[in-house]
This record gives sequence, C-alpha cells and structure tokens, in this order.
Amino acid sequence: MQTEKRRTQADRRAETRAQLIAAARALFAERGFADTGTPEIAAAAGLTRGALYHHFADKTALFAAVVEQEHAAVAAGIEAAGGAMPSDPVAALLAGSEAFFAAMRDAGRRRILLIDAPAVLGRTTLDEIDARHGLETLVCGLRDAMDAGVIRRLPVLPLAQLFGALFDRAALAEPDQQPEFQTAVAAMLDGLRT
Amino acid sequence: MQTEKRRTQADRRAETRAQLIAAARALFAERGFADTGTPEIAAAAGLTRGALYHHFADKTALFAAVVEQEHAAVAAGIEAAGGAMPSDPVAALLAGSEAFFAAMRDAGRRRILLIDAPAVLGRTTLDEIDARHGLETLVCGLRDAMDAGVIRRLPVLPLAQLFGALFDRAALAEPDQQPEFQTAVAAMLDGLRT
DNA sequence: TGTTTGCATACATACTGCCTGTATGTTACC
DNA sequence: GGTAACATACAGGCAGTATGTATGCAAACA
Repeated sequence: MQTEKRRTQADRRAETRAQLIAAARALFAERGFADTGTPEIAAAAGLTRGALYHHFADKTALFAAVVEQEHAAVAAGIEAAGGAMPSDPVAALLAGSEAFFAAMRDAGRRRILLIDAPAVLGRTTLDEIDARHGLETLVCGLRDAMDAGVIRRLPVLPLAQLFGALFDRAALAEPDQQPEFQTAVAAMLDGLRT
Repeated sequence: MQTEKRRTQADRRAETRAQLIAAARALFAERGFADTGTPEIAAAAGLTRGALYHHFADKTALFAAVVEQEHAAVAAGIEAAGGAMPSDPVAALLAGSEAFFAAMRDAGRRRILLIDAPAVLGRTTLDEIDARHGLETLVCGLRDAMDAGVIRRLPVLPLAQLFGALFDRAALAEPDQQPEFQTAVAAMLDGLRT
C-alpha cells in the first residue's frame, strides 16, 4: 500500500504541526495551559519534545497557534450562519451573537479562548488576533446599524470591544443561566436603538 | 529601643502574612503570576520559602489572598465614593462606575484582578470572591433602578455580571481610549432606561 | 535522463538550570 | 514542655537549549 511514503517537506511540516496543535488543543482544553506539560503534548502527538521545539519557539507559541485556530473556527461558524442575515441591522447582530454562542458551546474552547488566552498571551496580543478574525464583522455590523440610523452613533471600535466582552461573559455563564444572560445581552443591544 | 521585641503569636502571624502578601502583590503586579517565583517573593518579604509555605498552602493560595485584598480595596474605594450618591438610580450607577475606574487606574491591580486572576483561580472561585465584595452593590444599584421603574426589568444577577464584564473591559482599555469606552458604557447603561 | 553529492530541513536524544512542594530541623512563644 | 513560627535540605518535574541523526531536495555531473 504505502499510502503516502513519498511526501514533500511542506507536507511533513504541515502534518506534524497539525498533529502537535491538535494534541495541544485537547490537553489545553482539558487541563489548561499551566497544568499541561510539553512532554505530555509531544507524547499525545506521537512525537518528541524535539519536534515541538523545532516547529514552535516555545510552549506559549504553540498555545498561540491553538488560539489562532480556535478563533478562526469561531469566526468561520459565525460567517457560515451569516448566510441568512435579516435585513434589520440589530436583528443581524443578534443572529451573529446567536452563532457566537453556538460556537462557544464547547467547554474546552471556552477555557482556551476566554480563560487562559488573556493571561498567557496578554490582552494586546489577544486583541490583535481578535482584530484579525471576529472583531471586523462586529464592527461592520455596528457601523451598518449606525449608518442606517437604527442605533445611537457611538465610537465604533470601543463599542465593538465592549460587546465582545459582553458576549464572552455570557458564553461563560453556567448552561442553566445561559438564557437569562442572552436575553440581557439582547436587551442591552436593543437599548441602543434610537 | 526594641520597639517590638515582645510580640504575641497572633501579631507575628498577621505581620508576616501581611509582609508576604505585600511582597507578592508587588511582584505579581509587575511580572504576573507565572513569571514570579516563590523564592523571589520570600526574598522580597525578607523571609524564606519555609515561612511562605507555612502560612499558605501553595503559591495559588497566596495569589488568592492578594486577589482578595485587591478586590476589597476596590470595593472600599467604591463604597467611599458612595457618600455623595445622587438620587437618580442610573446616575448613582454611573457614579459607582466612575469610582471603579478610578480604583482601577493602577496597572498592577488591573493585571492581578483582570488578567491573571481568572486564569489562576478559575471563573467560579473568582465569582465567589466577587460576590463577597463588589457584586452586591452593583446588584442593589440595578435592583433599585428597576424598582423605581427607571430601567427595564431584567434578571438582575446576570445583568450585574454582564455590567461587571463591561466595566472590566473598559478598565483594560488603553488610557487614551478610556474616555470613549466610558461614554460607550454610559450609553449602554442609559439605553436600559424605560 | 538517471545518478550522485552537498546542504538544509525535520526530528530525536541528552543536558542544565530552575521552581514547586515536602520533609525535617531549629527557634520563639505560652 | 509543647505547640506554633520559621529555616534548611531534599526530591521530582518541567522548560528551554545544545547536539546528534535521518530524510528530502536541488543542482552538478555523466
């Protein structure tokens, strides 16, 4: 058989990187960044620490790659749900938040993105990653709503980051309290209507 | 002189605990939890690691004590500003948020309470500490406003925790963007008016 | 065109230093 | 004399680095 005995360097590189990221994601999700060691990660990926430190500068860089991937997955989930966008800008924002909460159902993802990432990567680094993925759509949604005269005109970027914080906090609520949090978030968004 | 050669055990205990907490606070504030070692802390306190581990179960417990102290200080600052509370409930809430931002000016405090604490102590533990100190006043302020019919009636506790997240995020904004964040927060609070 | 030679990349193994937590010893209080 | 407060000594583990080995790749050569 030898399904893939011949492989290009780029293939090897991409594959082992993916294996390391996948193994790290699983362990970081379960035990958190601090309580997960690089020997564990390498073993789970079927590799050695040498491979890990060949592909990533340090443990933090590997974590950053995991965060990047998770963030992209969340953004993709929101984009995918954006197909059936309602015409009302506020309703569109609500639909987006719904998609965000759906993407955040996974407890491991919450731990990685909302608990550990701010402390491990720092706010500024995390904001950069956020700006590359999800923030833009939120800013656009808010700006559209303002341009349409549907909500109050306010500084857009701060408002988007504040709503991001709201969404994050709501996503962290216990499952049984989730509905109340979401209605509260919806009410705060609704309160901005002119 | 021998200002205090004779001391009771409780005095010794309280004093060394305070020294350890103070030294830990300074180092955690500057370098963060992960990058601060217990040898450093003990040395800065003029003690040894033995004393540290005699008074605290582990490094995390010492950090929790620091967080508790900082949280209490913030709550005290807000309480102190509460003397001249305006009659309008929403204005009172705004005044409270102002006092919160003032208490959060210190960068080290922001790092300890808003960056490291969630990751080190976990959300649930942190929520418990929060419930013991600052959250109650926020809940009361919101409930008063609802009872007075000034703002929409919503689930109080979730709303308070969401506003807590808003305040935290606004406090983390860069100093030059702080005004815009605060106006946005004020607008969101104002939007809840009936 | 096929082979070989040289090099860079991918990965493994070995080593050092540090830190955390614990166990044991010594001093101060009561 | 006994207990609490602290210091010293020890064991295990982890992060990061340095070094060694194998694999793919590209160009020179036949």
